Amino acid sequence: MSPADDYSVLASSPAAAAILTALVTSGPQSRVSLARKLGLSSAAVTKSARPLIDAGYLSELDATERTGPGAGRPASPLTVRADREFFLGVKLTGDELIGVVCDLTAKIRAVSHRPLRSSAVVDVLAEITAMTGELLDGPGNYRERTRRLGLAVSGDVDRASGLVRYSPFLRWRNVLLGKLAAAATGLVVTVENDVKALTTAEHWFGEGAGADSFALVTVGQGIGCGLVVNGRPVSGSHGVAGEIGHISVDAAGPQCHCGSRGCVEAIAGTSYIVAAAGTSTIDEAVAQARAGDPRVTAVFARAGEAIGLGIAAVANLVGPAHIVVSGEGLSAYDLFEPHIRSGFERQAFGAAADCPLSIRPLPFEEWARGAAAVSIQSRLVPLA
Amino acid sequence: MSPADDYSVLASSPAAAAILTALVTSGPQSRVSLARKLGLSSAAVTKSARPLIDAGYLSELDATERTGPGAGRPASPLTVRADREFFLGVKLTGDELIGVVCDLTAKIRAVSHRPLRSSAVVDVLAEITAMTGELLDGPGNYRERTRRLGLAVSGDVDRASGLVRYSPFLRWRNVLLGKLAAAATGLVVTVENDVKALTTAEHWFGEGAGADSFALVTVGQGIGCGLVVNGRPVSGSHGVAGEIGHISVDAAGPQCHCGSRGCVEAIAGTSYIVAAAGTSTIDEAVAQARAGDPRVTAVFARAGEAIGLGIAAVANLVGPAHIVVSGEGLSAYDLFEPHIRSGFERQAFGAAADCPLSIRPLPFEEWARGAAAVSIQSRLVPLA
DNA sequence: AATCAATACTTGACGAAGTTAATTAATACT
DNA sequence: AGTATTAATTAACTTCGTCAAGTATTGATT
Repeated sequence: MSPADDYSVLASSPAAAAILTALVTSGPQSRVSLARKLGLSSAAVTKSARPLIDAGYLSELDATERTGPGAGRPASPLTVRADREFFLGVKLTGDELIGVVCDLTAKIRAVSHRPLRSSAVVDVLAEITAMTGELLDGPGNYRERTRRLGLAVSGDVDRASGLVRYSPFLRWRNVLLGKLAAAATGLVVTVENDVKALTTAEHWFGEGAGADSFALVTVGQGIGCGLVVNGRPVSGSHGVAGEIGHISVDAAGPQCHCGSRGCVEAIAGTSYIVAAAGTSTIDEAVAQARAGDPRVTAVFARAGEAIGLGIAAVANLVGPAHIVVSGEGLSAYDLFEPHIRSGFERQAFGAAADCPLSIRPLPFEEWARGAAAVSIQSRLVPLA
Repeated sequence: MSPADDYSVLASSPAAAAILTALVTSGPQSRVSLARKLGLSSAAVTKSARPLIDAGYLSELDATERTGPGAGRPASPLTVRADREFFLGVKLTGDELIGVVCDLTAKIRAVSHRPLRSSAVVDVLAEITAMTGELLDGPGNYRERTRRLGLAVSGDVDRASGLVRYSPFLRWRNVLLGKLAAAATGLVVTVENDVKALTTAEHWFGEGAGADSFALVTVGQGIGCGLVVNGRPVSGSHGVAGEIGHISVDAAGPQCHCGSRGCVEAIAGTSYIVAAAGTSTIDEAVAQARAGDPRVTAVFARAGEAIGLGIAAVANLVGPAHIVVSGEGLSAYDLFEPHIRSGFERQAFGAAADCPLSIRPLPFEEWARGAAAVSIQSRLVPLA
């Protein structure tokens, strides 16, 4: 049976999608444990899993490790055949495309970078098309098992319609990127905000896997935050959510471009750090701080503290099960980390301080992987 | 058919519960509009509604107003028979019980107050039992149509088990209030944190009705916040959520009892206001401010600003569709209101400033109504 | 070795809860 | 009166699950 023949098995039943999702996010498991986790009977799992096995999405693992107390038939856990289907993910920045091929478990199989000379829509589309062609027809023979492409763009994006309402770095307004890219590449395209995409990736495949609630904080030019609450991403009724950068933490703090003062972003955003350090680039500021310049070190310390206070606000308000901090700004990880923790620990209220905080710089390809993760998700959960 | 005979009709199908819930929260509607709203076929609505009509929970309204563009059969909207079933709600404070009888639409039908001389568990249970007896057997003949009681308690409460883990004002620890009250009154009892209960009431029956996300901020001794995101209440993975009172808004602000400084609560909590005003009670501080004392007026202004900044943090992070501000502290409504708004408007980022903000003191009985609302909810949505 | 208990999985009959399509009902417009 | 239009109902069917019974594979006990 050719891979393309039974593309619809996943939608064949709600349970099928739920089973595949659980296996993708929580790893190999027996049918019985899936049944418990999903609130189904084991009979339902057996029935729904069969077409997935037939279609090559699942396979049975050898029952190597015993599960129960000793006796009983050993389980033969189901596992996802990661290479059954591949997904493309592309992150668009103002001057570069980063593209990846991921398998069903969001593992990166191939990477590609490509400079953007122009941010005109037609030029970007041409580069996207060239990049997808290069990735799909390069080594690995991905094309025949790849039907979907995820695009991650910073700014105001409507995932449902694939519309980029506004993207400052690309200087785009109201670009129907989803339809355009679908027409250009022949793939099923999902478009998502980059921070949300990264949040999805971490929530499904990273440290937040399986958690009911989760927060991802990105540090860079801006300070952003993706939120998952009650297992679902938070979008904000008026289109605004996760604006941790514009929480005020210091009434006497510096003026922020948003008009207020003391915002986290006005203390810890890259350009504000550069201004406070009195250097011309962030790399210079980092170098001076690493060289031990106490004035510049203090700038990073204050920035880290402010981020920590912002994170504490998230923890106090929504109480996520896990928080991950990352972003290109975290290349200066060592300068930030202790101060982020101290700010967080000081301000986190009661049990909110128990929330595990992972602070780590994610490689740049992770953003593209986030785009692929959204694409995988759209495949497994057609709605939502 | 006696009311007690078909208590199970609501659980007869998921659709039945959904229909009743939609009618309770969104008012009378035709079957067709219910079908659209719930994502069902109109046939399903017809089928599921019939047992509800037979059992007296629903009735058809006369088709007075035309719905469509002109032609077509007029709709006969379904409506809830509010007096089909009644619910008790009791709010427990350190020194008083406030009890109400509500109908299915959470309208208050009867009210009762009762001082608490002792906060010993047995004494409180005795007072609850006496109060429910008084309300049910008083005028209105509520007893035969009432089976449920909601209790609202401040502090750490586990709704599922009816356990009060810790309640500072009552000085309780690990009291199985749900089971005890059920045994004492013979009613089905739900126990919920008071802020969450009030949030539920506003989300289902108040200004947040039908909204996908919603926030309620309470101002008083503490500053609390109940959150609803994606249609579901936020509880916090580590048991902490909505702690708006411990967001830091002023790095140089006063010391808070939580150990940090500049928390909203350390600026706007009742006892901190009293301390800053240099009076011995909050009423005295209010009186001095109303008399025009500029120093005390400034204390209230600063408090209002701090609350506004905290609310802006909520709006920036989760983007609720609507925010309601209330609480016993708002008896000094006039002193707070403009400053809450100015703080909010200054700090709300972009479209977050569009979030409608209702600032109004809710009467004390609303807290008890919140408890009743939780009880109604538990009747309509057996799970969750 | 034979049996038993425990656990995992499979199978088929059944039932709950929805769907679609056709029908009936009630109105406005011509 | 006739027709278009919308609302509600009905009946046949589909889907997706459960349940109960049976099979499979192991460790422990006789």
